[in-house]
Amino acid sequence: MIQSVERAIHILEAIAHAGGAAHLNEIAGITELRSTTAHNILKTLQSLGYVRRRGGDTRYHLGDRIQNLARVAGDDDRLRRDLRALLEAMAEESGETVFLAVPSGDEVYFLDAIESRETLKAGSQSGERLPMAGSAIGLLFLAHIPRIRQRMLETHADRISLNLELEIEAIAQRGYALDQENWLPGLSCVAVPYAEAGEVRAGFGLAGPSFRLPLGRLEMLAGLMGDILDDRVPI
Amino acid sequence: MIQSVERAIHILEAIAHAGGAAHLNEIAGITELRSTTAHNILKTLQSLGYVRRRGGDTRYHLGDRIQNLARVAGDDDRLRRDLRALLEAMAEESGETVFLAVPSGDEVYFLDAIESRETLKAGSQSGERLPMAGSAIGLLFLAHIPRIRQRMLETHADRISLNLELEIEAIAQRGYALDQENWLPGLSCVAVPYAEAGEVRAGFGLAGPSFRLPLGRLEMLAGLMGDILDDRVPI
DNA sequence: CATTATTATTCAATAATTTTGAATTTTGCA
DNA sequence: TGCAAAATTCAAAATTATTGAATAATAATG
Repeated sequence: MIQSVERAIHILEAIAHAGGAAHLNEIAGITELRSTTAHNILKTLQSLGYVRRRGGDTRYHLGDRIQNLARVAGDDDRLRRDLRALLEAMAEESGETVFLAVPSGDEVYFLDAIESRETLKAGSQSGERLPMAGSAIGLLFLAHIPRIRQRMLETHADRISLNLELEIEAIAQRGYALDQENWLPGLSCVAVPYAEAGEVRAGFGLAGPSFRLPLGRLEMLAGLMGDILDDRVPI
Repeated sequence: MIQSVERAIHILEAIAHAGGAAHLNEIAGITELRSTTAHNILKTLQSLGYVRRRGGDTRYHLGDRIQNLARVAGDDDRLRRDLRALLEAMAEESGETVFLAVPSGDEVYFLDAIESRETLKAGSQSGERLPMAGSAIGLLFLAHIPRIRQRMLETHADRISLNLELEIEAIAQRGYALDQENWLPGLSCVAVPYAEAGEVRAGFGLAGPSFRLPLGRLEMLAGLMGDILDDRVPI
C-alpha cells in the first residue's frame, strides 16, 4: 500500500467532499496531513492537471483531467440499475432475448440480459466479453464512438476489411446495427445505442432465431427499442 | 513533485489510453515501470476503488470511484465551448445581458457572458463568484442539485430562512428561477437549468433593468431560453 | 493431459523518496 | 498602510518505496 498515492487520493476526495474547491489548510485538516505534505501532493496533482486554481482564487479545484478518465471509466453499475427498466420493457414488448452491453477496452462487455420465454431463443451472455468486430453491438460502438473506432484503426488496421468499414458506415447512417446470420447461422440481431451527454455509453441488443426475425421485423424492433429509449423523460 | 503520485496518475492514464482495461505488463510497459512497482501502485489504487478487476479477467479496469470525482469536478472549458452557441442565441433573441454559470464549491462561478447592446444594461460578470443563496442562478442550483442543497443545509443550516426554502421549492416546481429586484433594486433576472445525463450541470441566466422585464416578459424569456436549450439535437 | 511459456505475485535488503518543522513570502483584510 | 493568516520554500532526517530475484498462478501449446 503506497502511502503517498493513498494520500493523493484522499486529497482529491477531500476537495470533492468540500464541493469541488478547498483551501490548502482546509484540505490538510480533513486529510490530517501537515500542510507541507498536502502542498507537495497538490503541486504534483496540479502539474498533472488533476487539480487547478482559477484566476485569483487560492483554493484548489478539481481539474479537467479527471473528466478524461471518467469518460473511459464508464460506470457500469449505475447504468445497469438505471437501464434495467428499459431492458424489461424491451423484453416484454419484443418477446425475444435482450441484453445491455458497454464497451470495455477493445471488447464488448455484457452487463445485463433478459432471456426470451420462447422455447427456441438466444442465450443470454451477461458477464461475457466479445471482440468489438464480432457482434452487432460491437459494430454499433465502432460506428458511434470515435475513440473506439480510432483505437481499432491503430491496433488492428490490417484486419479491417472494406466490408467492415462499409458496414460501420451504414450503421452510423441509420443509427442502429443489424446482424442477419453473420455471426451465427440461424441467429439474427439488432442493436441500438444509448447516449448520455451526447455520447454513446452503452447499447441494447436483441437476438433470436432468424425465422422469427425477418428484415422487416428487425427494423420494426429497432424502432421499438428506440421509442422505449426516447420515452425516458429528461428534466 | 512526488514521484509515486505521478506514477499512479500515469498508470490510470495508461489504462484509460488502453480503452479502460489493461494487463499489468501492458501497463508497466507503457509507463516504463518495473512490473513490481506498477503492481504495488495498482494494488493501492484497487483498494481505494480507483481500479478494479472484474470476474475472471486479470486485467485492471478503471474503477467506479473516478465517477464520484468527475461528478463534482465538472468540466468548465468543455461546457463553455459547447454552450457558447446557445448563449449567443439567447443574447440575440432576448436583447438582454445573458450569462452561463456553474456551481463551484458552495459558490456560483460565472463561465461566460454576453452583454446587451442596450444603453441601460446589466453588466457581465464572467470569472466572478457569487454565494449560492445570493443570485437567481444560485437558487436554481440549490433547487435542482441535491448534493448542493445538502451541503448548504449541513454548513449554513442556521442561515436558511423559511422564505429561502419556499423560494427553492417554487423553483424546483416550475423549473426556472426568477429574481425581481431581490438582489438589486431595478434589476430583474431569470435563470434556466442546463442538464446532462439527467443532472443539472450549469445554468443560463439573463438580467436587465426591471422596466424592460415585467413578470410576463420574464416568464416568456424563461420559455424562450428553455426552447433554445431543447433545440439541441441529441443523437 | 502434460508441458511450456507467459503473466502475476511475494519477499527482504537497499537506495531513494518523502516527510518534517522552521523560516519566509505572499495574500487578504481592517 | 500595517497586521494576521495563509501559502510556499528549504535542508536534514527518517521512513517509505523500489529493486531484482524467486515463486506461484494462469494460459497456451503440442
